[in-house]
Amino acid sequence: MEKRYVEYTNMLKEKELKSTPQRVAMLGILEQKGHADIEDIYSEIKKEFVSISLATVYKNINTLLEAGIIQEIKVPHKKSKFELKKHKHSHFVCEKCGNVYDVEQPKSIDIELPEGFKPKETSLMLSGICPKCH
Amino acid sequence: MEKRYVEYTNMLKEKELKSTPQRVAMLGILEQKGHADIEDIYSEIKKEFVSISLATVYKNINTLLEAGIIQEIKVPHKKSKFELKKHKHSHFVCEKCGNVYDVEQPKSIDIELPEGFKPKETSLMLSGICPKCH
DNA sequence: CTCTATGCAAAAACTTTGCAGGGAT
DNA sequence: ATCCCTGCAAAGTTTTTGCATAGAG
Repeated sequence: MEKRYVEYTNMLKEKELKSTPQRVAMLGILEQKGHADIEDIYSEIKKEFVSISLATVYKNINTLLEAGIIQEIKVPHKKSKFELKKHKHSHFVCEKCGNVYDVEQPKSIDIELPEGFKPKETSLMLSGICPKCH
Repeated sequence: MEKRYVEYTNMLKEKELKSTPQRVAMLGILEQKGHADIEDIYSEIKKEFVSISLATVYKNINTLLEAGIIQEIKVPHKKSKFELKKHKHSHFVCEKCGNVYDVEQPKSIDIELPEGFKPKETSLMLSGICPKCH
């Protein structure tokens, strides 16, 4: 049994979703990898559920997105990645290796918007070189 | 002849790309619309070039991206949009109507990164309600 | 027991590729 | 005249859908 099986089950139940082994495994993979695309998840989960369908992965990703349990990260020039939704944070994507890192939210952003724009969310994507690729 | 025909031709020539009517039209559409996805561009350009191929639109988008003449904007939950590359700016996407607006860059962002991260670019995406949808 | 989720297969949607003819330089 | 670009058709990739069965609550 997954270390965090109960936790994932509760996350799902809170949103009135059924806790299936496939969904729990997907959440486990996302937790462990941090950021993963569809292909990452599919190839990883097949190790445990040999006959899982790619359609199931897609359906569950969409279900989990709608439930707000996970979120999508759109990175320029690459495929979307997904991550567990957790405390608000920003992202740093490495130009060399393509890895995405979570970084702390900025303490403040000094920006002037035209009249009438009411921002609710800000999402900041930094790109550059990560420590490994130095 | 397009108002900015010469300008677009020069932009293309600087990158050693041929200035074709289709490319000029695509740049004109991007300038006029501000932000457009593949489908927007294709349906718009077909008014002028009835027999243009969708493949040509894709090829040119990729060519223009590689040349750095345009850039891609990845918006959560929707298809990628494209825009002419111009002075650095941020984006505001309206949760209601889905429109993307250009807004001024923040004057400053106060953020602390872990040791070893060297950011080169920052891209900020705001989301909320735009003036029209109020 | 009921109703949702899964797996499979097929379809739909999206994007790229190869090639022959046309057009820009 | 050369080489790039276009349009078309086909192939490749990604994502969604429909349906029968399995499994969660």
